[in-house]
Amino acid sequence: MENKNKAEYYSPDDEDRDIDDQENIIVHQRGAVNVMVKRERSSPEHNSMASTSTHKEQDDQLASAKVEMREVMEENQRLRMHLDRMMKEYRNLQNQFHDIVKKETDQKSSSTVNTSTHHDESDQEADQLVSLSLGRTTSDMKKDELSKILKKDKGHDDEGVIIINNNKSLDLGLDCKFESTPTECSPVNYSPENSLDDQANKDENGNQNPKTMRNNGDGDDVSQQNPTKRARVSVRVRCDAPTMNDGCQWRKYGQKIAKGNPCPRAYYRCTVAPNCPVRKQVQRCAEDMSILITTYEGTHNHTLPLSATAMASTTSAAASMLLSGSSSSSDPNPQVTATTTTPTSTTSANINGFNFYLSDTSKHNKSPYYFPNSSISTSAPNSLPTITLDLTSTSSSSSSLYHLNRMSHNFPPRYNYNNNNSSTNLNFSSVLESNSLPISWTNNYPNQAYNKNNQNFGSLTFSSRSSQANIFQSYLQKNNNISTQSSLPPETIAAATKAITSDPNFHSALAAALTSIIGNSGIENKSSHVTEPFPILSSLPSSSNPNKCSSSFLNKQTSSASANNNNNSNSTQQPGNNSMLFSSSSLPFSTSNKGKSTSPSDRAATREHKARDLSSEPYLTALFPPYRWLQCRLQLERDNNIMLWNAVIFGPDDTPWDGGTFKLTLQFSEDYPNKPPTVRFVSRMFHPNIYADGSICLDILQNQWSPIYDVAAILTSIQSLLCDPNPNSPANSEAARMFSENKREYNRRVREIVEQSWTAD
DNA sequence: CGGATTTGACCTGCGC
DNA sequence: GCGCAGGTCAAATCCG
Repeated sequence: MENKNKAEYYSPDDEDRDIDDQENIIVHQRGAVNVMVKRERSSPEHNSMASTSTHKEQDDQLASAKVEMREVMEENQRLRMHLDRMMKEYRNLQNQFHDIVKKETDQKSSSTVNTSTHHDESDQEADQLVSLSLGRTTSDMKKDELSKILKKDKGHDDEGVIIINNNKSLDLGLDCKFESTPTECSPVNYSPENSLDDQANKDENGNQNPKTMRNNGDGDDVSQQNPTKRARVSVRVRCDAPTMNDGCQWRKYGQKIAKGNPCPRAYYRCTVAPNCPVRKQVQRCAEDMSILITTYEGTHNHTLPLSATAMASTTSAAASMLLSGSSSSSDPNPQVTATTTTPTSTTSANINGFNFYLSDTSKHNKSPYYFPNSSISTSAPNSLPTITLDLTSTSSSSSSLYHLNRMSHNFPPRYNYNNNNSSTNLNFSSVLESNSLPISWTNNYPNQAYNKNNQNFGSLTFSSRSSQANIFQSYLQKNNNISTQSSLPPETIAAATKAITSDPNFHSALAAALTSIIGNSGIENKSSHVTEPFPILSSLPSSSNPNKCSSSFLNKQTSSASANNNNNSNSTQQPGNNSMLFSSSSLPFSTSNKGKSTSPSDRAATREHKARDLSSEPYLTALFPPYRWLQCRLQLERDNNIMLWNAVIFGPDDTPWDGGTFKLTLQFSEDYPNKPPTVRFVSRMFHPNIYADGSICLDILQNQWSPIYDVAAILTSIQSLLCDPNPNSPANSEAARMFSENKREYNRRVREIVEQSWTAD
């Protein structure tokens, strides 16, 4: 028998094509649905028996193929409907966003001088976005791109993006005036004007800037950014390596001995994109050679690798904060113009999980010993304003705890256990002294640092795949008082854990969370026992042991006791057939099987997965109560390993967030619990998502399985953006009231939404 | 051999 | 105008 198979692609939209006319293999690819239908070609040479048999088989296969095709088409139809619905939601969002922008613009234009009168409306819209540069951000985009996004219905971007529409401020300390141009508002960002109008190549008199001329008109050069509005972010870390791994690729282009420091200063430029304007300077601290000072300038004009987004977003946010202070005053000296609220001229903000403390360095020559520590400083009268993030932390534990507590204010009170129990107040500085640096930052060879075998949740090692994880790890180390490589004795951690878990509120919260996934029908009843002022409706894997839990406002931590975690896992991307309850193929946007055909048995398995009782699946669901809060802080400890966490992301119900559930799907490998579960962040919202409430654009890790800590870091970032630190704010009070009045109904409704959403996907 | 680094020369801005 | 310091360029060199 001659079997000559060849692949063809069939589109269900191609109505004229008859499946019966297709020869051999028909591969249908539509979204994530891959169907392979094989049909054997009959041969006239065959005898009748064989021919009959073959024909029978062919008929069977044909019938099977038709069934498959019909199912696929139905699924396509569902997907299409889903897409249409999302488009509709997006259009609503877009319209509301435009309304708000227009409203704001009208209001501001009446009271202030519009400095960008030459812009058209879409330009203004673009200008009014302040990005945190998590990946490529809106302000990094050229105007035409942004305009496209604002006007187009489609246009998904795979890059992780967080965009802050600054008209709500979001308690970020970002005080940019709405009428500001990007260079005023976020000067470190790529400025569209510069590339479009070449304005930066000219001085106030319109003369060419010789400096930029020397750069051969490189439109993206950092020197083209408005010099009066540029800013630098300096990061101080303890690091033995020549440079810290921040996730980006750099090329050294110079080295100098700077005055006052015997250590040479190295100059690097970003090489991720040819014209990226971002530079950094690396120099050891003269006073303490173990401290590495890295100063960043400019904003990437390209998409960033995930591993670089954390640092980029942090530095960009810090710079934005710094410059927003500058923009709020005519005084060019940021030391003076930084918004100060205390007699000591120190102010703070929470950006990307870090607290920035802006000190008037005219009064405080040395950075205050805060954690994370930052200060605005200028080394020369006319030099660029620089905000310093001091991650070396020489602080005393008391001051650290002070700021730890301050940071905790951004989280729901019930998770602020560090405030409530002194036994959790471990020696802060000792941890930081020895482990102040994320592991990969000390790696001389970032490209070699990535080792999947090291991606062990609960183990000590973070790969350099994500410096977001690194930063988060650092964040954890410094705020949760437990280092991933901590020298803390296990008994100390155990004591802290015990103290935490002895909190009855935590038990209630955890019970509710566990019930939501373990108990098939008990969610309403048990979650109603939650005594906290805010609801929590998260799901945790059933293997969790509620009697051995720890909790904090941090969703992940590791301990030295977990050092014996296995390191032989092959990949966090590989599903474990036995314990994985939702395969990646069960979701419509699967990437793992992209471009491949799946067997009928796979498809059957997929359908089976979809048909399962959702209440028993270990997916994490981010639920949206009708107010803007984000809670994602539970973690479980088992066998000395911190293993699991859950997350809740909140959004207002009365906005286009309505029904917008985030789903975080846990994927367990066979090596679980030794191997970390991976998480897929499934969002029903697609880029661009600019919400009418002016908060966030989110498309993170879409369709990707990710190590759990990546998502955790992102959630932390989101949380830092969304949380209203004031629990007494009207919105939160109202939400608390609603929840307390009818928890059961509330939970039932949210659960309904989630399951509907899941089914729809 | 190609890319990254080194390093001396050069440019620019600023204060005197 | 000169000197200084910061920053950049680009040829030479290194290295995998």
